[in-house]
Amino acid sequence: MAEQSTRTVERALELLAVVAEEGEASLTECARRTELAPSTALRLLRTLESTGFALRGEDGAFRPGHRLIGIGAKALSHDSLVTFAQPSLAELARATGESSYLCVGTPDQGVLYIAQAEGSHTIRHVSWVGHRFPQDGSAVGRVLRGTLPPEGFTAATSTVEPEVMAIAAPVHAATGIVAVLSVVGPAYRLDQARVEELGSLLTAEAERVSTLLGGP
Amino acid sequence: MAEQSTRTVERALELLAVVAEEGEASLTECARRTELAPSTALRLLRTLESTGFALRGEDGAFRPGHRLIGIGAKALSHDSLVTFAQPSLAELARATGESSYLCVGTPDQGVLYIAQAEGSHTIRHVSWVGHRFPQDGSAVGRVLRGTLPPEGFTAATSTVEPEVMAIAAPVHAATGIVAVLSVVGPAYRLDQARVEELGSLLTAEAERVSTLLGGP
DNA sequence: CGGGTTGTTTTCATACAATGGAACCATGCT
DNA sequence: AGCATGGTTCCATTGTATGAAAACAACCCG
Repeated sequence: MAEQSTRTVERALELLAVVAEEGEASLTECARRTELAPSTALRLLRTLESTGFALRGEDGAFRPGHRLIGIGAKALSHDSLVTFAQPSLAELARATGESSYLCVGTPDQGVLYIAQAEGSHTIRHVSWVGHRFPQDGSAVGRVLRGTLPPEGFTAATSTVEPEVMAIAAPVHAATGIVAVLSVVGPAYRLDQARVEELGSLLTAEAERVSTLLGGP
Repeated sequence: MAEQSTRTVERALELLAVVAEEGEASLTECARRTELAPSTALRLLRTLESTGFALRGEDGAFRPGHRLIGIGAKALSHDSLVTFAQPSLAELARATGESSYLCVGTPDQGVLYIAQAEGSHTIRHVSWVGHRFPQDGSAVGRVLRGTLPPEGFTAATSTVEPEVMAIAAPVHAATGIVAVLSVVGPAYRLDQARVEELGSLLTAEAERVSTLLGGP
């Protein structure tokens, strides 16, 4: 059985992804990114608009529409993202003994901790879940800003609690960085060598989650 | 100008909405809800699947896929939901003098405060933004669980801080309740009469946001 | 067992609808 | 004015989305 799939829909979804990713995109940009003829892109985008999945501003730019946002909120407040990441969180906690976290960025440049797996050391980091911090010079903040060294992870002592150190790596979806995986523990236990070690475990798991989410 | 729109795409998006809303749906259920022939629905759903917007379990049920979740996370961590709600938050703060909040539910039954407008009273509630609490018997929790009296809002003294009272009303999108609007202030200022008053302001604004999001 | 019911899948002829080139506006820049 | 660049409309052509029908697969129950 040959891959039976409707081209029109594929293209429309591609456009939807572009709009969601950019947050705001002009017709020609959409057309360019999807390699569609402007006339075709326009017709499809108009369909997205009339169904409420996109909306068009006075300025002619396309943005995510109500339907999409509703669906997004639902998807996120459901299992979804956390479900995809939970196995990796657990594995990290198991393999390292330290607590691991999943974070997302927030509109106002904050960092939000949305899920966790507790480490096994008797001295371990607990309970950042549900809290939000400014990005500052934190490891997670650096990842969200996309400023990463070639190793694919970064480490820093906490800007919140001085004796705490965090190592962080990005989770990519098709639309770019959507979350951050992080291992957190007491600074005294995390010397240079140990950080390298945890870093590679972390990037491996982050890549696993990214793959689940359709990233690279 | 005649409704120039591509039917195929409309149908596919309709299916996407159904899958996102249900979280899990069989082929025939999708077909029934969209009034499509099973064969057509199947072909379209397969397209959603092959593009990563839906995924199909061993059991044959369709669920939200990686792409959709990635987009959802992005939409939420962008402006979007907050942008839609901000005017209402500001209006509530202005009209009541109390601080107003926008919250969403989280996978583990928590309540997450994602945006705020500060009240004008010198004694006012500040800084729940970015925090997460259990649903417990809180007003917001009750709204998320969908247990609402006919008035369309509910009030309760905080389970976190005893002297604090919260009034909450649901924000509906096409997919159901996606967020909660809440006004929070010191209990001593919020007697029965005042609660009624704020409640109707709140439901009015909640409905306004709901309309923006394609709700009823 | 066998015959009903319900859900899923494939096939295929046909009508219809998606396509994109070309031409047409509307800008803005030199 | 002259030239870009972005947006829009039109329309003949072709390709493709469509859905009835039929085959297939699980069931449940007398």
